[in-house]
Amino acid sequence: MTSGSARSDFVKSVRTGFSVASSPSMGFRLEDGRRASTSSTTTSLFRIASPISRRARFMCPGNQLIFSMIRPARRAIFLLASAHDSEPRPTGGTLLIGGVTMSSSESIRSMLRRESAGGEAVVRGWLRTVRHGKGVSFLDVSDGSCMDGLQVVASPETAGYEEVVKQLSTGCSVVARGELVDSPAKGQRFELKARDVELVGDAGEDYPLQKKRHSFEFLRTIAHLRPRTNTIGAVLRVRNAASMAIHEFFQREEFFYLHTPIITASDAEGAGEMFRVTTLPVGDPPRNKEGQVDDAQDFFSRPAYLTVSGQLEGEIGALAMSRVYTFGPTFRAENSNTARHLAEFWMVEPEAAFYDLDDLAALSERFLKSVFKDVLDRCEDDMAFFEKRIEKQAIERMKTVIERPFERIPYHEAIAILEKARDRGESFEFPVGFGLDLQSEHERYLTEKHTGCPIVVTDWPKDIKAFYMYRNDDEETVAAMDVLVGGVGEIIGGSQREHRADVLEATIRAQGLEPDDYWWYLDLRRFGSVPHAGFGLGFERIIQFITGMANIRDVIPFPRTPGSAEF
RNA sequence: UCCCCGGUAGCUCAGCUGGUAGAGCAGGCGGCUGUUAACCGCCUUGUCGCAGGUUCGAGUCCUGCCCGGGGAGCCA
Repeated sequence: MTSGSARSDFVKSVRTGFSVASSPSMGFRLEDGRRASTSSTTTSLFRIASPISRRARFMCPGNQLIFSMIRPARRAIFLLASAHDSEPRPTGGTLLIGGVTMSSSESIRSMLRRESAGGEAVVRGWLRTVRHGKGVSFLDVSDGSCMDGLQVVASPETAGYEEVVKQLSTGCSVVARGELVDSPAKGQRFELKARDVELVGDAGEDYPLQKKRHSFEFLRTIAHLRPRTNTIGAVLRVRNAASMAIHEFFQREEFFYLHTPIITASDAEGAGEMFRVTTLPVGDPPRNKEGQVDDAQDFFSRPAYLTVSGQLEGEIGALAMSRVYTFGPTFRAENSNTARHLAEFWMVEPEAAFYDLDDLAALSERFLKSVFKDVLDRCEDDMAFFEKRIEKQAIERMKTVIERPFERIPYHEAIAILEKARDRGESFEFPVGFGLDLQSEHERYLTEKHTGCPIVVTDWPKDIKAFYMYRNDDEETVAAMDVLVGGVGEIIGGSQREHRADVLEATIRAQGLEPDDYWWYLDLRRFGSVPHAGFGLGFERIIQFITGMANIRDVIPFPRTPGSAEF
């Protein structure tokens, strides 16, 4: 076993994305005892997919040093270096350790978080802008890992300066190697003093993205390139962070991630128009004696659709696993053309057994606070960008949700508050009264002017809510809740579910639905039924709230809307 | 689906009550510069969304269609 401080320091400096090449062949052993070897004829590259952690170990069979790390449930990840050279040395753009050449694919995010300048760095990415001067060129390179790019400074001493650097333009992909140094100018902490710059992929003068502001409408027409912009890049990083925050929240609360179906045979979910899924020939489908399309010959022997909600299946999960959540794509074939609707979007739907409406309201409060806090913590730069360029209130209104306790108000009280406000002269465009749904203006009045904190409106009139919601004793309301927040209004909708078979069946009939279509849903109420509750939220709506992006098409990488499914 | 608004250079837009097209940016050339949406000078670029119509003449007026945006409904 080789140890020594030089080597330890080296290991510490290895970050996410490092890769290592060995040449010629080397045999080695992984930490778990398996044998592996590099090719004897070609240089082998091993990419490190996560930072070397405390789990990293050294082993030294023969004169080869192996840093290995096993990630749980993933393939082994390892670094090689030979043992006879204790100090990594920079040579011509690569780190050489013994007979092993090493090149970094450290992300810019990671580079900018180094404690101090100095040391080799390799940046791989796409040029945002290029500024040529006499005897010096500045390349703004972005690799998407964070808001900031890395400024690469090239000069006549840089290999490839005349042939490569001078020809670079916005959009080119490059690899630049050199030393990470403190920047003498304002605008960035570090910069890369380039020893050599390599053009990987050229971008012509017709590259659509320019170093100026583009309209979001235009960017939607080039959705294959828009992730390279500041705004969409930040959106995608926030989406990623929010996704992880959601999973982490539910895992912490002991909810199981349940995979509900994308294709459903039930057309009776009642949450909107559905997309038909069929393998029948569109132009000439088989027909029955009556001349109707013969669904019995279709793939599923019956009509099938894309799901509009995982809730009903979520209830199946909750009534076995106690607590589950879904987080997956959802489809609505509504012809709605607004900044808040997509034909394909992602929905989060927790469902919990032995939960009543109070439990659910408390869960939604913990949920929003946790997700927003995580995103604020992990996407500081991105959020600063949104606050500065997109929506001044972006951070502030998230903090309001995080810091203020949610207030619970029954629907009838909310109506009374609104009526009183109206009588005092508050002007509402839409009418207020018991039995009427709350419009966006009403929701915003309650949360912004009345309390200034998030509000959970509970116990809604049964006639404006869905059949599966728990009928309250007053026979007039159901145990439904809407969570309202400043800026956008409703952000979460949920309910305690009707778990009494007779009440549920009566409601299904009363709403003109066919109980046979819900046979398994009703069965759940016949076999070990328990009170349970759940809510749903549109993931993109949450991202809109977080980022302040006005149009939902700009918070999803590939928006699907009526008449639009390019990319 | 309904109601409004829009579609002019690669991008962002201007073009008054009809007289046959302009700016900034991008691109090219030159200059200057440790620059950072760099700057300065010169230069290039258009089936004015598509199809009809009115008119001596249409980017401009009328009709239809297509596309985009905003609002409404529906909802997440």
